This record gives sequence, structure tokens and C-alpha cells, in this order.
Amino acid sequence: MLKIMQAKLVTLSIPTPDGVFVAHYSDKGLCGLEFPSRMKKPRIQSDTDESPRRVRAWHAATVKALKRVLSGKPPGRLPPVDLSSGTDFQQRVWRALQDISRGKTLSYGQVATAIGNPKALRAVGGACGANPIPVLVPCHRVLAANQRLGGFGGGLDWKRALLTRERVQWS
DNA sequence: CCCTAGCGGTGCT
DNA sequence: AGCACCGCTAGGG
Repeated sequence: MLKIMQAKLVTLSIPTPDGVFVAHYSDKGLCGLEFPSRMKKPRIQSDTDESPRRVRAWHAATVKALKRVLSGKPPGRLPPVDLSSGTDFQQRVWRALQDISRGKTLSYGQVATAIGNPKALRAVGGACGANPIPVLVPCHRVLAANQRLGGFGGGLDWKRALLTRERVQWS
């Protein structure tokens, strides 16, 4: 019998000019990123000794990549990304999102077509909303048809800000 | 602008 | 199994 064991997560904070993001790491890599929140802070193992050297290396890459994207630049090198929390469908969507480069956008329908399931365009919206690693897995680059903004789980202000910094226009 | 029908994945009962 | 969500879209007032 295969037991599902929740691998221990390491949680580290990322101070930026936009606020303090929070990153989660599994044993496979970066598995979550949270937007800054004014609510109570999660428990952070901020101390360097606490986290394995490997995680610290991943985190350094995350911090760098995040700051670059927040300033409208390409992310550069990413840490390993662990998307295994998602269903097969979600993972296919999230992987497709990773191929949208800075300054480019796709519609929900185009993402659906890209993963070979063109009629699942509505479900693509759901998968984007469930993206565990916003910003670095760039779900903000998915717009509604006819270049309209569409939605954003992290709040539309964030979507507008990220797109603006990438010089993307919408209608 | 509004409405409506059709659509697929997900999570709840 | 059923059912109600949805970050959707195309078509028609």
C-alpha cells in the first residue's frame, strides 16, 4: 500500500519593493509562491542553517528570478519547479504557461489549443487560477479573447501591474 | 452594454 | 452519480 506522505515543506520569505512574498519548497523544488499579504505571516524558516544547502541555492534563484520579473525583465535561471500538486490537466496548463515569454500573451482558448484540448478553454481559466507559482509561472500572461484582461486569482491589480511592467497592452 | 447557450475540469455531496 | 461552481467564448439583441 502506497502511503501518500506529504513531504516536508520549507517556507522562506522574499522581501521585494512590492512587499514580502513567501516561497515554499518541496524536496523536488519550488512548489509554491504567495503574493505579499497583510494577514498574519506564515512560519518562516528564515534561518540559513535550518534549510538544507540545496534549498538555499534554490531560494537564491527564486529571489533573483522574482525580482527580475517584478521589474519587467525575463526571469533568468529558475530553480527546479515542482508542479506535482496539480492534476494532469493542471500540470499541462501550467507547463504551457511557462512557455509564454515576457511581453507575450495568449488567450485562454489559445492555451487550451496548445495543450491539445481546444474545447477546454474554460477549464484553462480554472487551472490558471489554481497555479501555485504565480509570477514565475506566468498565468498573468493569459488574457481573455479580444485582448480583454480576464481574471486573476491574486487580484486584478497584480495582473495589471505585471503586464504593464512587461509593456503588454490590453483592451 | 446585456443576455444566452455551450463547453470541460474540479470539488463537493 | 449528480451538481454547482468557474480567471471562457461566440453569437445575438
